Amino acid sequence: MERLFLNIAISQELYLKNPESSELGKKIVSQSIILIDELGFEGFTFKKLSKKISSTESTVYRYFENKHMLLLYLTCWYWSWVEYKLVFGTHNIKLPKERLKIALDIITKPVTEDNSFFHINEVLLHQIIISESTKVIYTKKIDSENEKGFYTVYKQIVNRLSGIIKEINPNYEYPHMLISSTIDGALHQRYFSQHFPSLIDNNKMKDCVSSFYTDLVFNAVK
Amino acid sequence: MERLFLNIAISQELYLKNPESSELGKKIVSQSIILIDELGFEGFTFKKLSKKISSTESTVYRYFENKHMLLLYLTCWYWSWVEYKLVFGTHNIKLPKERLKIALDIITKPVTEDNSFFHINEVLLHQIIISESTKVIYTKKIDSENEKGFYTVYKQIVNRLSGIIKEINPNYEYPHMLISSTIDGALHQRYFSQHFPSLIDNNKMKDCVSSFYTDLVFNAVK
DNA sequence: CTTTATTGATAGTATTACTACTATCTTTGT
DNA sequence: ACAAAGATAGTAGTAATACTATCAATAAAG
Repeated sequence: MERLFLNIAISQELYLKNPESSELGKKIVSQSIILIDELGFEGFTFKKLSKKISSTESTVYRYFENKHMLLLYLTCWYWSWVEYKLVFGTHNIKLPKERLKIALDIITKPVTEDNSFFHINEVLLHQIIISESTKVIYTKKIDSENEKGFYTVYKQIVNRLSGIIKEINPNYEYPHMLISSTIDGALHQRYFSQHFPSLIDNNKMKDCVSSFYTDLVFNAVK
Repeated sequence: MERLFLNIAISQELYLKNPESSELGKKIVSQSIILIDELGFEGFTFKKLSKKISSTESTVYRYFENKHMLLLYLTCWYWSWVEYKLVFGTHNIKLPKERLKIALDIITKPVTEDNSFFHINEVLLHQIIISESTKVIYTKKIDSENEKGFYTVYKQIVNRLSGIIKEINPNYEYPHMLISSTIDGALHQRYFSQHFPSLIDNNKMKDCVSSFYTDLVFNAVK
């Protein structure tokens, strides 16, 4: 993947001041990923972050309204990045089944390489999406934030993959639910594999999360 | 369902003083369900709860270490209740496919009736499990709490249903993952149906969450 | 009738989340 | 060359949260 092609645009309403616009802003984002991963979202505070980046709390507050908005920013960045990988990866592939397979790999396989685009560690960010991103969705703010379009990219991904499924089998009744439950389920199962190994049907030969969902989706669509 | 048969036992480590042991304790539990549903877990505090039950903060703290433990208590109660419904509902059913269908209905269908066992409103509790229960799992405390056995009932449910799947098809590779992703996915899809309706493939004729997962599971197991 | 358990009232602490104000540095117009 | 305007960073404070501790009042149990 070439840096040239990657242009991740994030809604301006997610931040007070664009963290991409200054070195300090980039540091806020990159170090917050490390710190959230280390402490968990509950233990993470702007005070601790500002200490880590040798700045002050109020400076961080100039970029993000609060830590919830920062996590939402990271989440949106992640899904934009996944959307980019989907567009790039399935481009020019004729057979819809082949395209579906590639797309499923992208959304279910673990992120192991940090391509070091910009300042964001994608491996750690993926870990945060696994462990913390539900906290962004499961809030009383969900409806107003949905109206503001913060979940547009996520929905776009679901619609993109649903489209492939409809190509394969136009009669399948639940394309959207199948995809969204696969995307979220894959993250959830990764968390389970880290903390409830007894609930994972491990097969040493292959990545079980990915092969479970591939099997599941292709069987459902038939 | 008869009250006689229902005996929900909750680990003693979940509370400081058993809320079942006093009227005040029961009030703490029943009113906390109403308040958490109303304010969301983030907005819920012991101060607000104590006001609601005309008591004091310190009294509530005598029953539960903190609000996290209270939510964990409610979660464990819920899964024990589901486990009970599973045992009761699948009892004496010979055909494994039939048993699976019944079990799937229990874990995927909405809870619409409050049977008024005890003091707990099951409809509201189900709503809390949908909207708030991920916050119990996605914590840095997960491993130590898992060691203490707080998730035993949940795992037992997964194992129970995996067992049925193995009866139907002993060669199916992912029984545990199929079940846990169905249980959690059904809750997740219910939340989506409330907040992201565009991602739900609605069919006015039937409950789509339930029929989606029934279709999915039976197709996977074949 | 006294011991014990339970609850209530009050106060206090540390941390968190956030705001208002001040200081400094840079840019720009004349 | 220099003051006004604007952007940015830092200091200090407040209100709420999440607890803890102490002690008095009351009720139940032996």
